[in-house]
Amino acid sequence: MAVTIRDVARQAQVSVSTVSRALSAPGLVKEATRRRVLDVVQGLGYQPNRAARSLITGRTGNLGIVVPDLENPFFPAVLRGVQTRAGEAGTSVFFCDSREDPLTEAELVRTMAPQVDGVVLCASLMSDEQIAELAGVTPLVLINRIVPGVSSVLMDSASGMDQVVTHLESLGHQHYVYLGGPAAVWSNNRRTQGLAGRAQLLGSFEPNFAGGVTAAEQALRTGATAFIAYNDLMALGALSHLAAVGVGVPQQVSVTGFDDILYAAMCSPALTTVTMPTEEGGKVAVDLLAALLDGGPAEHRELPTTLVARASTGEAG
Amino acid sequence: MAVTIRDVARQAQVSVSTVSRALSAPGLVKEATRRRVLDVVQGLGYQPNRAARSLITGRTGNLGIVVPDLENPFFPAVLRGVQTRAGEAGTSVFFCDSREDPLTEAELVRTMAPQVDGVVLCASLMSDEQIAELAGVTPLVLINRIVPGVSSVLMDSASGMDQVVTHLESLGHQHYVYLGGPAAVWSNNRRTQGLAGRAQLLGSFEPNFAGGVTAAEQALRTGATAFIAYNDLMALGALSHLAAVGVGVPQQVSVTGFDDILYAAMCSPALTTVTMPTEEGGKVAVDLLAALLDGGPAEHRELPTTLVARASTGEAG
DNA sequence: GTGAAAGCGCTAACAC
DNA sequence: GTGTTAGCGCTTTCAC
Repeated sequence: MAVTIRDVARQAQVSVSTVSRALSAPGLVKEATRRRVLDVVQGLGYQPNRAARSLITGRTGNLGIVVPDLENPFFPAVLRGVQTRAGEAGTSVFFCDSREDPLTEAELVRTMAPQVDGVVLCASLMSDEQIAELAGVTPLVLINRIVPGVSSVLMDSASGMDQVVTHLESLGHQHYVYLGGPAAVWSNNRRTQGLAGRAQLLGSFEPNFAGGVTAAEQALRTGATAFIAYNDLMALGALSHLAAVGVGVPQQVSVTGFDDILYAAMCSPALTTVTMPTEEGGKVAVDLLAALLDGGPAEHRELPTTLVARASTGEAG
Repeated sequence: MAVTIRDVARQAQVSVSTVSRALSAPGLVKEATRRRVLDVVQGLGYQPNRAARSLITGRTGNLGIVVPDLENPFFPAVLRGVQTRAGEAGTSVFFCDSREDPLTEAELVRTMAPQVDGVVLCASLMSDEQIAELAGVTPLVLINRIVPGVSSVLMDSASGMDQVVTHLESLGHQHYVYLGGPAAVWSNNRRTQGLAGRAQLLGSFEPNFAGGVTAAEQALRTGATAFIAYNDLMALGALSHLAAVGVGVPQQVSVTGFDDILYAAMCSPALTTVTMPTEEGGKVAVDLLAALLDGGPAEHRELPTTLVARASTGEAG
């Protein structure tokens, strides 16, 4: 087996507790002793056994994150933030993809719980009650979801949606249609609120490319001059359908997305959309989790979103 | 604290060792006893403490995976496969994104090593020597990379590239240019081999959208009628540049990608590309890792790839 | 087939 | 400031 704390203690001529303290409570040992211990640690390449440490402290040094769909680039972006911040703290990250299924989500959180100190739950599809219950099983932080009594970080999509509509208004549009995501999705309701009744609602479609195609098909029949999609994936689907049926974007119809995923800038016409503070959101979530683990109360943070006007929107025809 | 093995033992009227055996070596206890124990386990909701178990067995029940870029949809697709197969075995997955940096990659593997039973390394950018050395630190399985003595699963991109060229030939093209990925990338060399000298080489570009834009700019000067990109992200960049400068695809220039990421089918014109067995690759990697942990030798598997002809290729102009 | 007991490597009282 | 010691929850000899 590898080198243990006892090996270090022997070679540094101190007791095991001193080694332990030198490593995890540096203030409690004399500077000179600490130095000597650390030298030996370095020399031997000693790495504390995490299992042994966990067994006593009850902490694992791990954290979990559950996302609905890894293939929606929005979530990898959030993951980056989580990984970055967690890495700084020496924490490892378990990830899971729930495939947009609330039951799977709950199961994954429960499975992870014993081997992590807490879980970050991204755009959860569960009910408030289910989430509240899980928050009792393990420390929990939500991203883009609010449940009373549970820590959360919200990217302000209501404001983002407001910016979208204002942008379209400034271009002279008067008749918009909202290509809605699944009715049961919390973010969808939030975005609908941001519309404040200023758009005709169409819904509920799958929040992906195929859903966007279907939605655009229906939206064309409304005679609206602007399509506001629930997210970028749907907007891309809409763009594809409009191209297929020969409707000019933005000459005949303007299209907007939401999230500003990598591909929003890559498609043609480039998509007007709302930038989400994804990486920042991931980092803040980790911070909130840390605060929770330190015994703090549940907290809520809100992060701003920004409209990015690109080529898919233009003057009303 | 939670319910321990002792609680189960007491209530089932057996010793802790019997409980332990009933759970991890069912063959060693009488059927009746085993039943009784399992009933109590169920009733109490007992879950063995993984830290305690690890401390003795030396196994963590975890596995790690390192990918170069989570935002390239190719990798989330592989992750899905890994997660699926690992989940079936009750194994949790740590993920890490190396941001296309070989040093980070090595560091991540070393960091993970103590808390996982093995690591899956995706499209590694490290040298053969570095990889071989890491394989000594922890059980290792490579995806899309071959290093002697190290287990690996390869998606056969040489054959894929061959299919691409054959397809272009059948459309009457005679002058192709290859928009190459980074020269140091193993997969890039592999794909170049698949070209077998039948295309003019241009390189080395960043394997992303921006790289594709730059590459297309240069490729236009060659007068070639078909652009073969290292991967889909580059192909999308090329498509974007061609649209920007008013070059018709596929009327004037045909474009092909590689990987068949989600967006390959979504862009317009839809991209002709090569489908990679991503999810399957992830699953096989987990299997190889399991075999390794069971004391088996390093193994190598090869998975087939298939050309998907879409709208971005057509008859030579 | 089952039980008793010895640790796995570490931290946290508790003494000094 | 530092050392001694008692476990954390589990698996695994070794007896019976």
